[in-house]
Amino acid sequence: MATDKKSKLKARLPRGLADRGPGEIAATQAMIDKIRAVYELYGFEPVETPAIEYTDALGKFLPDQDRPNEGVFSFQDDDDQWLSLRYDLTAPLARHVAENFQNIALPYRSYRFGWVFRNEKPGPGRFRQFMQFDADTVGSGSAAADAEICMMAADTMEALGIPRGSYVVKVNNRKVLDGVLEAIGLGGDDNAGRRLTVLRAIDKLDRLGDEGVRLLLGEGRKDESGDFTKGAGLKDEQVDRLLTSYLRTSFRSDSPEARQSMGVSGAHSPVFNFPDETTFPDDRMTFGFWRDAVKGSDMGQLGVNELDAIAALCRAAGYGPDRVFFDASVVRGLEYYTGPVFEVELLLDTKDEKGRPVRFGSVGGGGRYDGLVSRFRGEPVPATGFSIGVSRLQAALEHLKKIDTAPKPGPVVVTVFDKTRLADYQKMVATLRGAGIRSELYLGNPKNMGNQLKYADRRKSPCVVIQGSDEKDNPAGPHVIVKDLLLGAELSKLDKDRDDYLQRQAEAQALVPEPDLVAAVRKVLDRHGVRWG
RNA sequence: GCAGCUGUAGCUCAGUUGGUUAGAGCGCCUGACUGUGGAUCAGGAGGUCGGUGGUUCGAGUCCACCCAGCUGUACCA
Repeated sequence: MATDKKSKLKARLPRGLADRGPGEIAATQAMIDKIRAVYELYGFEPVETPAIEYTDALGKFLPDQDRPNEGVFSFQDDDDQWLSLRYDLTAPLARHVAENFQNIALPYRSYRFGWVFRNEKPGPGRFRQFMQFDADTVGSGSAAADAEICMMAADTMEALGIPRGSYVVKVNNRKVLDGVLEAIGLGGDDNAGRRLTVLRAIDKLDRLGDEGVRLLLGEGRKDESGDFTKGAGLKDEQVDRLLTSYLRTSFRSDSPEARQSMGVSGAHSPVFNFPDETTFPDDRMTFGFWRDAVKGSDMGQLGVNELDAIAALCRAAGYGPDRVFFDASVVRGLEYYTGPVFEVELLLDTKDEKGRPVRFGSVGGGGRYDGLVSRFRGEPVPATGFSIGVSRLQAALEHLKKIDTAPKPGPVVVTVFDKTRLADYQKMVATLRGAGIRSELYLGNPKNMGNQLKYADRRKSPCVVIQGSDEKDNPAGPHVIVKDLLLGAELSKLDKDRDDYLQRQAEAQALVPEPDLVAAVRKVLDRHGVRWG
């Protein structure tokens, strides 16, 4: 091993990956518990699959020669078969269901959480390893399955402490989008590429606004760095139809300028919602617009009918448009969704340290994927599901200070006053642990008391135990000092000179007979309400 | 991938039109107050100025290329 300075190894974390400390781990655990409780309530049961699958089971990417790790992390087994780290939890579930089809009672409701991996550029709240919490209903094509997913998503957000109105579950239907494109003359195989471009442009509505989308649908758009993105090249008339007859129904959490650009005040518009309004669009009105927009496309009509059914079920169950909102601009992944698609967005305004607005994007999404299990079975197996991006949501909640990541109190530290009496101190630790009190023996160099207290302080220990010869040889029998570090910190704040300071420190500690050790420590813990869990 | 910006001590940053031995704050380590966190005081360690080449008598500073990071954008199951 190289030990000279020149050749020492640089400790570094690959980008897009993160180490996590006790605060974050605890916060994640708390979120998982809350999400799980909601999913269980809806009748879902857990099932877990491994982080590695055969690459072909994951869906599209078969690694090609030049870029075997584009998007997914892939590698070859010793028999040359390609394996990949999973990039979501849905495809592995489809594999699991297909492989165990005989033993699973359909419709099958299941949930799971775990790390997934994507080999792409990281950003704020965006990692190359992140956690998803996923729920799926396999084997039901009913709109009720989709409606339940939407309602469950809403319930989950509220269980996580996000108040109603600060999130929205946005719903659209891939069939409607296809129908709209067909209606403006973009049907047929020869328009497939252009349809993709258009859908991608629509997906950016909430980020770029009407004008940005208009440019992307037409000639193209230049971003702030001067980079140019080629547009879909639609005719003005087609762009107008898309924007005014269809996209105007989309959810708007953006600026007043957006209202003006639409030529609508929005004050009590049936198809608009703005943050300062309490009125929401009427579903019949929205779907009326959409039926118009898909005129001539059977697929489109079918799509609107499906959404209508979902709406009816949600509204009947008391979930209004403030929770489940039908939004023309939701697109989601282009690969495998076949019908309704869902997306959960946080509506809270957030600013970074420099006061610039921060956009976390969607914190969850999903949809109907009727083709995913069928790939393995050759028979139709409808399925619908939803994933929460736990890592991104946690990043957002931390940023919003909705999650407490403050470190928990550390253990009680039993200090080593006399090196030759380690066994005695270890016994005190055992006694405390026997009483269920989190505690440890000081394991560093016990050359002086100052270092040990400094250590305990940094550990956020509520108190330390000290026993020197004065205490041990007390005429009334062996005693110990239990020193309250939290109280000591309080008392010493205002003092300046050392004698005064030491005087104050003495007030924060109690001399008690050794048999009363546990009781004295408990007293300190109770004083500060310390509970480690 | 494309574009813009940024790389100086563990961290946050200074560093003047290119000019001796590259600085500050915080942090860290040692010591004093001799059985107690903080404060104070006295010392100390720590940098091939992201890398490589070039221009120059002379480069942290100018040029080229490379690498890394940030931001935007593209892609995103």
